[in-house]
Amino acid sequence: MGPLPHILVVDDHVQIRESVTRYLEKNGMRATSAKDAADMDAKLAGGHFDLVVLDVMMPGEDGLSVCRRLAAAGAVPIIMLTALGEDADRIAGLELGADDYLAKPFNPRELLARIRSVLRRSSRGEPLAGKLAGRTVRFEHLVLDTDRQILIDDEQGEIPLTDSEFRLLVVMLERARMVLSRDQLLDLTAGRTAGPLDRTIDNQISRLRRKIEPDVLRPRIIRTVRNGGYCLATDVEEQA
Amino acid sequence: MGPLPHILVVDDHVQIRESVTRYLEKNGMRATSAKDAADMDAKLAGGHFDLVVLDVMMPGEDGLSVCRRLAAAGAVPIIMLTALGEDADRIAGLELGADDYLAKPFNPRELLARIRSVLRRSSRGEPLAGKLAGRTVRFEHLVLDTDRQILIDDEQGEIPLTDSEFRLLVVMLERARMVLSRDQLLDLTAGRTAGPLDRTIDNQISRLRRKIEPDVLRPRIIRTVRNGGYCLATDVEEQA
DNA sequence: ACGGATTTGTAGCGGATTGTATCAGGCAAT
DNA sequence: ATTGCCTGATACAATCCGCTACAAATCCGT
Repeated sequence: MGPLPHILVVDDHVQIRESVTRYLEKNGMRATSAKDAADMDAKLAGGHFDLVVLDVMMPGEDGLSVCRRLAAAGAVPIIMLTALGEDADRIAGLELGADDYLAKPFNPRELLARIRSVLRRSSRGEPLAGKLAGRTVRFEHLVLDTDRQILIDDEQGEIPLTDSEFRLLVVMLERARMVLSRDQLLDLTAGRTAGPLDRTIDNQISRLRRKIEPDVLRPRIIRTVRNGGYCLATDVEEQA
Repeated sequence: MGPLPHILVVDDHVQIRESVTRYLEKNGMRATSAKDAADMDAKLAGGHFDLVVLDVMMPGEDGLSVCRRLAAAGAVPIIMLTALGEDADRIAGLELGADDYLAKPFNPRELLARIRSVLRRSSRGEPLAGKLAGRTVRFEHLVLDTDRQILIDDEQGEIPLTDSEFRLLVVMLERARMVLSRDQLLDLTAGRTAGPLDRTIDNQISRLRRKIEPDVLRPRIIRTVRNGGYCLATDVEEQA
């Protein structure tokens, strides 16, 4: 987990903000607070956060609306704070993409446990995710230079990658040996959802293979999983 | 998206098991139930599951203990069902590695929402060849390269495997000397349940045998167990 | 802003794979 | 021996995927 996880607490009550941030900081986390949606946006824009704790009841933009926005962007996990017993809110929140909720008034220790639980989930799901930025990795006979967005072949020289080829390759390298559906790949590379006749990913895989597979007719780096998607079947190691 | 997500519901009450499984199935999931910890272990061993819904209060092995075991293995996400208001249980469950909990009595719609939420986080793809991912194993006169999805015959050269042949072989190698029913094999390879006239597995076994049996008329690697299924009857050892 | 070049998405053909139907052979029980 | 079921094998149809070709979109320098 590198440095301390950074939590953003969004609530309009000063008391709650302060007590929560203090409690989190006492328990090995970094905490920042925001008093409303606008404040939250400013803080999010200005730094990296691992999780947002979001109050449903807020003046200005509603918590559910904020939740929908954040979940759509998909960049950060969310825990919602709801009024006690408001089933409707809770279900709505989860369906909108919140990762968890907690009823107010809540036990701080339980909030901590839930934060840890969500963090554990999201880091488990993405083993190397995002960490490829600025690094150089080697796999098979190739070295990927993420800064220059090119591949370096041991034998031949540099192989330039187009934008989408690069994104696709990075996404797969970060999830080596995982089977990724076309939907997931399209979501991760382009941020959109696939229509029923969408062959976009097939096409990009085909183009990428031409550049990285020694024998395109029998691909072994990017393997096709029928009815499943694609899988990068090789080890990926860091390069000095 | 591959096949439907498969949920295992563990609870000692018949009513709850049945109503929950029925509700999940009506909402686009596959559900199986187990009545206690031992039953659960059997089901887990015999098929593939994407998530376990686990009651805390159970006769026999306690839910928290089961939760610790499963979380340590780390193979499958867990949602715990706790008695209402039992803060201690909830916190303990989360700290033991559960991915979420729900207080009983619960709203089925909320359970569904939580299941979807957990799956969204954790189902970011599964390893292709299970525990064999990236390994190379030897059995009889053959070596299986799981990365390249090919067999290497000591005498002849490489034997390419189709996707389903490969999945079937991997599943059987991982469970060498165990008798596997057609249902289990279909579940483990394709993630679906067999209809009454389903001869899919027979067919695939037949195809696989043609590629691996020295004498197809007298198969000795994959043995047929009449009224039982099939069994890979040979030792499997790791290859450098 | 314009025009050309590169990149990216869409459509469609053809090969490969896989599930279903069907028939034939074999084992077991009567 | 006969009957009934279970399994092996073949044939075929449906589906999936790779590839090419083309159209739309984007980029970039002037």
